[in-house]
Amino acid sequence: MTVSITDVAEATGVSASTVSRALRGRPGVSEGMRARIVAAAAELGYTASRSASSLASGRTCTIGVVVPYVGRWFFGTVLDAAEKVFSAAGYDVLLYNLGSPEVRKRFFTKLPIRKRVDAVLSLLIPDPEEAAALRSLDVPLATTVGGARPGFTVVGIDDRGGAESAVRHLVNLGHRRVGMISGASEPLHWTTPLDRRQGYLDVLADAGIEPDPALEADGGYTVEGGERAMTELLALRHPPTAVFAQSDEMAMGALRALRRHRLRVPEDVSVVGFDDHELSEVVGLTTVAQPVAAQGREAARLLLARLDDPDAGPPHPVEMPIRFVLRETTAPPPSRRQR
Amino acid sequence: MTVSITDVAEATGVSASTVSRALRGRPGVSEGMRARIVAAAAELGYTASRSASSLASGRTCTIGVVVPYVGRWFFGTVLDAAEKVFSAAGYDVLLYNLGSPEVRKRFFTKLPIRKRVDAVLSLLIPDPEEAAALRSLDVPLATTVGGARPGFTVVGIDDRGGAESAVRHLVNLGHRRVGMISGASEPLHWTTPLDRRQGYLDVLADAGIEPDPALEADGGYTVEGGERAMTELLALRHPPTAVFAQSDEMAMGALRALRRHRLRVPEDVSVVGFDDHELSEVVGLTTVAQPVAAQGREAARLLLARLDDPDAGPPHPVEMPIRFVLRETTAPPPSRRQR
DNA sequence: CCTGGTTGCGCAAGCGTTTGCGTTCAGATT
DNA sequence: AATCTGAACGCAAACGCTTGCGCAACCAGG
Repeated sequence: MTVSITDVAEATGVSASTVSRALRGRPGVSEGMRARIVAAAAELGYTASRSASSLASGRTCTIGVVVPYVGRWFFGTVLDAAEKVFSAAGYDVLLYNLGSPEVRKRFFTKLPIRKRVDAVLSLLIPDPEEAAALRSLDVPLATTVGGARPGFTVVGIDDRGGAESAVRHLVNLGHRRVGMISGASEPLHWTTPLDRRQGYLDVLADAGIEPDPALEADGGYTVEGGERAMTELLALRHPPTAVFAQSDEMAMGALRALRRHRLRVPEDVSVVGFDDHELSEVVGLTTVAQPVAAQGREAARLLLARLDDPDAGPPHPVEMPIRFVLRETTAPPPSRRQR
Repeated sequence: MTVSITDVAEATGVSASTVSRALRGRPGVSEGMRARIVAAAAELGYTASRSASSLASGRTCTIGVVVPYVGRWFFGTVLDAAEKVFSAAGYDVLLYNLGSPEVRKRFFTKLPIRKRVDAVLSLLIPDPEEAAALRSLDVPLATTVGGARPGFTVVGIDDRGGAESAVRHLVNLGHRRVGMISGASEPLHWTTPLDRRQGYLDVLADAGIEPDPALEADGGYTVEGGERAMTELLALRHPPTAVFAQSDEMAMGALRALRRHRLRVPEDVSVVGFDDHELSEVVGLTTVAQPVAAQGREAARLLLARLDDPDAGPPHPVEMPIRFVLRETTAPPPSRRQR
């Protein structure tokens, strides 16, 4: 059937132990013998069975990555970058796509990942209970988004500062009524929307602008949600002259709503997003860029480092740089232009 | 340490065999005993070791998915949909991201996937050699893109027909000089660009328009590539009045180039894409929609079906429906409007 | 009461590696 | 020449589960 380690052992005239040691570069094998074994293995097309080897060694050479939604640009990009680091280091990636609440719940209660991985990279923020479940796996953990969790290596960005620079830009242009399209706020453990909102409020306070709750609309981090939220804002008696969308996807939805309402951007309304989605440049969206792929790479690297040195605890949170990107969806408010 | 099958066996006062049978719903266990075992397992938080069970049984309960680039919308979406089907059926997904040629080559020569998966879903088109490597794994295979391959379950779309409807739309509007931004053509085994090109040529021939090779530019399936390609086309003595981009990403790049050149869409130049990217609606791109997630789901389902019934060979290629989507980037050519 | 067929469960032999320990043997040390 | 020392390799015991087979105990039919 398939070729096993004893086949190559017989082909070389040595024991299976020696083959194992030779192929994995362990000491205790002479160079000559190692070469012969490697050659024989290649000739026979031998690949060690991962099941057997991980059963015997206790290591799985596999890393679990759990994500809320692979199809979304942000997660796809992080996953892409992280996978490259993992596979380059000889690890396989086991993907868990936890879109719906039911799937997510089932995952954390049944923990099918148990005994299957050497480490876990979570692209979703586990709530305290879920975090405890993951910790019970007793493997290094990391996450690239949102709040810190005990036991987790976390790499992220300064969400608050990013939001501040976005909103400050609008305020500096002269806008006084600046709306916000926020991300879903229900999962309380997910701090990104909160941090970005805080940045928004900070700048308003700083500029002496009274925050108006009516100017905040929820866009749920989707294009459609952003469109709905913008539509809500436009229906106000005093609609905003500028909006800060907490994600580029929502900003694009907002642009769409504005076009539908025959409003020009940025002449009538300014829009600024957050993330620097790959297509933001295409639509000329002013935004706050965060290094998405780099975060995935970094998180993966830190996880691998902890795997190499098991004594090392989770390092301090790593903060990646962000950058305000001025494009074409922001301008002074209409009132200011008329003067 | 971690709880093993013998622990729950002892806790229940039965043998490990019975525990195994009970937990996996196999016959030979009384209902009462099964209930007790299930309860004990839950209490102890027992999860069977996948390594051990797959070593013993030969089944891995894992499906390998190989993709060229997770971050790209199309693949991310297909992967997302497929993963949901697999995990619902109790399979784990092992992800292989084969972006660069080196990684890809290493993957197919070393085949780290060997002995690790029960089936493979390939979102990239393997060349004949790679296909042979995959077949040597001796597991069911499927692919969602491009040409048929012996041994593969394939689900796809009518690329040629889709391209025809896109180009026909342009011709019907009165365009005579219609350019094409094509996908990378180097990998010859990747038939999508060829098929879409053929559709383009078909319609031109049908309309009695002499195809002009200068009107074809390569955009490599990326936004930047599309922008470059459009720029090339605009540099021609007689630039096209309309372009058919073989993907929405490239179409968006084209839109960007046109904006840079201060050309209006669709007044000066019409653009039509292919795929119906999630953001195409946002930019109002006229395109040909294909059911991306549905293709992933369908391929996953067919693969699972073959897993249940190993005798069944690969089914006939499945063709999913496509749909022309008229939006706002197409209009009659300028010359025609002036009259 | 004896047979023949079920049903429910335990035994033990794998599945293909890894790895601690033991053995052999060549060369260096007294 | 006797002893010591590594280096190179083999032995065999895990690792935790699956599964064919065997063996009681039970039930129904003759």
